[in-house]
Amino acid sequence: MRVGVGMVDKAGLIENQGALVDADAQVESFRQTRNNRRTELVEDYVELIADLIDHDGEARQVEIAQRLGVAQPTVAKMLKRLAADGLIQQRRYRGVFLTAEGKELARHCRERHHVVESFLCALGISAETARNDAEGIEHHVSAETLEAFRAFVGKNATDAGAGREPPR
Amino acid sequence: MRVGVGMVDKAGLIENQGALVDADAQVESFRQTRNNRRTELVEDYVELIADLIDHDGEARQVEIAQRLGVAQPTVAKMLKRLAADGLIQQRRYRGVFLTAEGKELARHCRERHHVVESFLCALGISAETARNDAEGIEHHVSAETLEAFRAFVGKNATDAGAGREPPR
DNA sequence: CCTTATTTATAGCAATGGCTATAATCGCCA
DNA sequence: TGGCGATTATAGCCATTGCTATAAATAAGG
Ligand SMILES: [Mn+2]
Ligand SMILES: [Mn+2]
Ligand SMILES: [Mn+2]
Ligand SMILES: [Mn+2]
Repeated sequence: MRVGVGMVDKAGLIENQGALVDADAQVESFRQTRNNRRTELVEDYVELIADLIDHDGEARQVEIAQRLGVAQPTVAKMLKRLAADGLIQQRRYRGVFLTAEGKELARHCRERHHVVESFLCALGISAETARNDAEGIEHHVSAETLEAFRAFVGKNATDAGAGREPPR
Repeated sequence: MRVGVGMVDKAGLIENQGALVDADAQVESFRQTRNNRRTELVEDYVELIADLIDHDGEARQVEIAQRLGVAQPTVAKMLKRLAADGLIQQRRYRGVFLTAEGKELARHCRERHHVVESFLCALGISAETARNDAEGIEHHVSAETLEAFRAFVGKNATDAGAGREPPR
């Protein structure tokens, strides 16, 4: 909030009659979006690993690759990065395990993902579309928006949503 | 919808007691999200160019770079790609112009962006957060979800949203 | 124990999206 | 009509995220 709309530029003309958004505000939106983009893959990996461990007792590269729809070396490379970032631990030929930090990130992402998907369902969107769109949308939902989604799901107890967690 | 939940795997054990989503469905979600990621930058550029042309009569690299918060050579490279893709026309040292295809994409993106932002505002989210989150969310909103958002905004005429287009 | 199928690791390539530093070009004003 | 400031182009670097092809390691059955 520094420059504001309707200022006088260096040529002495009034700007923004056409209602262009404030430049500083816009740059902040784009920056936030670029930031989210940088972390979304990591979030999906960690969430998926947690799901696989909960379900199968282990998370193997081949299974991760199959679920993501990418090749195994792609997964191998990313797992190295996750390990370097302290989110997972790799035991060679024995699967992948989450560190405490990884578990915490997974918990957070899974919860957020679930709220977003439930929210879309509560809006009346089909289960399939809700599933597909939530996979992308989740990474761009701020804390404030997440709370609004949660409140909406709570109010509209129609709730055709996929319930992974109990309603607590 | 091919394999389904609760199948018997090669070891003869019942899978998916933990309610893991169907693998084919999940891979489709991830694929759609990766696809959206590949096009979102292009969408933001084209939308921004349209806004600048409407507002200033021209779209220059320096202005695009400033609004996106990136360096000018980054913009120069992307504009080459947009030109190669037939979305814009570059007149050297005279700014960027949209082709018919570019105009159509810009119209679509701008409309979708506006619906998403208005929707978030209608949910009671602050204008600033709505602006920031919409910038990322818009690219992952399918046609079905967009219609649901539009319907919700229509119903809740509270509408504290930023109105670029007339309500038609 | 040894072989073999499965799994993982590695090498090398390409596209995308950033950056800095610097050169080239243009428009405009003195 | 120069010349100068602003704009654009280009070169070269890096990180990320994907791929294929191939090598190496492991677990497990015979
Ligand atoms: Mn997720
Ligand atoms: Mn996701
Ligand atoms: Mn946009
Ligand atoms: Mn955007």
